[in-house]
Amino acid sequence: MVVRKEGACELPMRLRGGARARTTLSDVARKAGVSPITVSRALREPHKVSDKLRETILGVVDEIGYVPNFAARALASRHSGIIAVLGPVLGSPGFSPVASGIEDRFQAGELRTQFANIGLDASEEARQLNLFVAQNPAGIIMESVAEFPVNRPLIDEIDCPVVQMMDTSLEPLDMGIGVCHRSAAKLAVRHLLSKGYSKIALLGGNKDIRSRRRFEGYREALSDAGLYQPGYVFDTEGRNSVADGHSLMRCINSRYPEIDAVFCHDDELALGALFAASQLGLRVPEDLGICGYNGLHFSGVDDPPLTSVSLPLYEIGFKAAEMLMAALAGGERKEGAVELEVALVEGASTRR
Amino acid sequence: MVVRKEGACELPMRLRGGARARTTLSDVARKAGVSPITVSRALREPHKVSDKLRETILGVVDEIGYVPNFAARALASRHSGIIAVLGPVLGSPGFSPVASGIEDRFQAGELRTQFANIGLDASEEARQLNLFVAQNPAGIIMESVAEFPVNRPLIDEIDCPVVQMMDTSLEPLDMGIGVCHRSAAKLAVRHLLSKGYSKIALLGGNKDIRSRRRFEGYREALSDAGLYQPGYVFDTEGRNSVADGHSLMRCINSRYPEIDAVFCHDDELALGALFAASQLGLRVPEDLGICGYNGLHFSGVDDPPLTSVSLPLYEIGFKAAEMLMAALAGGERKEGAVELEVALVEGASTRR
DNA sequence: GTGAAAGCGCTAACAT
DNA sequence: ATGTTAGCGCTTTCAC
Repeated sequence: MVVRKEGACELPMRLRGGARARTTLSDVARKAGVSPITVSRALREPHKVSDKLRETILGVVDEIGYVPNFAARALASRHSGIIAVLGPVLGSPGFSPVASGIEDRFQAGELRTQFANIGLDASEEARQLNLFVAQNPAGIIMESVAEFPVNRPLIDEIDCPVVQMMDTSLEPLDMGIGVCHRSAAKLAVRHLLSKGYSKIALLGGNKDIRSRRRFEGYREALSDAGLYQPGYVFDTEGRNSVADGHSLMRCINSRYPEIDAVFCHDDELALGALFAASQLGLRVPEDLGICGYNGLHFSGVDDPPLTSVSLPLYEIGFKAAEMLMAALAGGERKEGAVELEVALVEGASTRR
Repeated sequence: MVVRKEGACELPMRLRGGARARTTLSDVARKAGVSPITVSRALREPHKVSDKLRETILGVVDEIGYVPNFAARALASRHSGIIAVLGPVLGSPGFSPVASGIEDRFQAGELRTQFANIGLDASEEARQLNLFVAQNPAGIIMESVAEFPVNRPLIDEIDCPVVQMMDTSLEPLDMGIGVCHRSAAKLAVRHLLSKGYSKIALLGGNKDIRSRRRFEGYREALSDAGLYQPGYVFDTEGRNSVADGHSLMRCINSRYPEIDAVFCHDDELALGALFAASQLGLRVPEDLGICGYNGLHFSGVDDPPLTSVSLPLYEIGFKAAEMLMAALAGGERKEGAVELEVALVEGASTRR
């Protein structure tokens, strides 16, 4: 694995030569009349320094505005103090609560989180993993996009704790947390069936493991009812935005006007489908039932309010961070993946 | 400025002690039969190494999977190779094209970009600036939230190039690029006036400099026409989402039913207003004209398609990165800020 | 509880 | 074009 890229430009001139000298640990030490290592301890392990000395030292730190050099710290300690968070679509509304959960747990600690987008591409996942691992992260939290075989050797070699936020059908390599997307999808489809819908389409991608599991749940629930129709499965190419749901819904309506319900891979798609239905003159929920996924709230923009499968997204992030902290603290690790509950939240978009 | 926080937990046990040894530059050097510095050069300044040697070295690098240790590199070179990008709302749709522009320009270079959210808060801006500066970034690109006086002393002390993406009414501290939000807003309001709308509301925040400039443009254009009404200015508290636009529009309609047009601080707000109008039975553009800001595309979700002030967002990001590269290369710096053009793109939401 | 010595992996500056 | 030397700022290890 090489980091260098073909055609990479070299560092510009101005970067050569050092920057202005900054205040260092030694500056603080000199001013406080102690040795550098004591200052280092006062900052990182305050209880190992006497109260009096600590007070003096922190006073000097404030006074001269000392800020530690992370590069030096990382080099000396052999870990960067960074928790790498790798996810397929970091900016998406569905990931946002997960990120909040992670950040909230690490709040005020010495660990910094760094997020990286891997898209829906196992090779990008491998590239990013390599990059991070080379920097000795303190830990890794990742939302796997692929079944593991692809990057398994890579992950096996990592010597920091790894938490995978995942579908619980898979065995985590180190630690895992997630939900069972298959049964979550079944929940949704059975809800639609119970409301009397019978021609139920699936809207969404099939590029990552979670989508495929949802598809399986969808297919099983419909097959059980003798209603599965392969032609009713529609993949989006894009990022599952509102616009994607909108255009896909219009296309579905023109090709398969008999479809009476859609189960969407996420809430944004569902919202787009809702708007399209409104433009097409379809009444929701009478003519068309719509069920989303994730359990996001659109506070009134969705009219009628959307039914959705609510996922504990914040909790997944928070607990992932917690598991990582526990592993770092040397606690026992749970075997297998932690499975969290999902719930169907019925809005008016399927209430008939 | 202290990085330490009250109550910050100490590093967990498992982090103490080194990680497993990795392959280093010296490993490559030994195997290739050259000195470490030659390997270093082969990777960073390939033209300074003979073709033959370079080939051998890169072969070994590939073979043993060497990846540079960024911490060591940063410590030795006194710069982290990181371009810090600070923005108020990094995840927002409006910032997304800016980020793409920045990343596209740095593509395949040795510089890595690191994004940080500063919210709409000058003190958070200061905190993040301090953190980054302490790590010797190669350069900084920031979208200033405040007028500069607050953080001016801080920025003046920075010894790497700084590009501000900004409102061009301000003088950049180092380099600047942006648009004139005041005249952009005037453009929008005059367009609405030209279409015969006369009771024109403003929807959006007033928490950052760009919003305030837009307000000024709005006020000037309406004052010129003798139509300015302070009561028609509505601030959002939140993050200017579709939902905010939606609820604000409903509130406006109930309190000021006479309002016949809205100019929104961004396109998402405008989209929300459009949905609300539809729910309220207001015809767009006949009963209500709607003009957005930024020039994003909703590909059919907005029906009728929204009129918007189109900003060269991608170009701002790309050129900001370019200016930074030029400065790093030691080129001349332009005086003052680079001003880019904006354009009013007329959709059907004001076409009457 | 505090300190001295050594070195993390790399690059700048100066040879050759 | 390649090598030698020194040191970036901090933390680990071991001593006291």
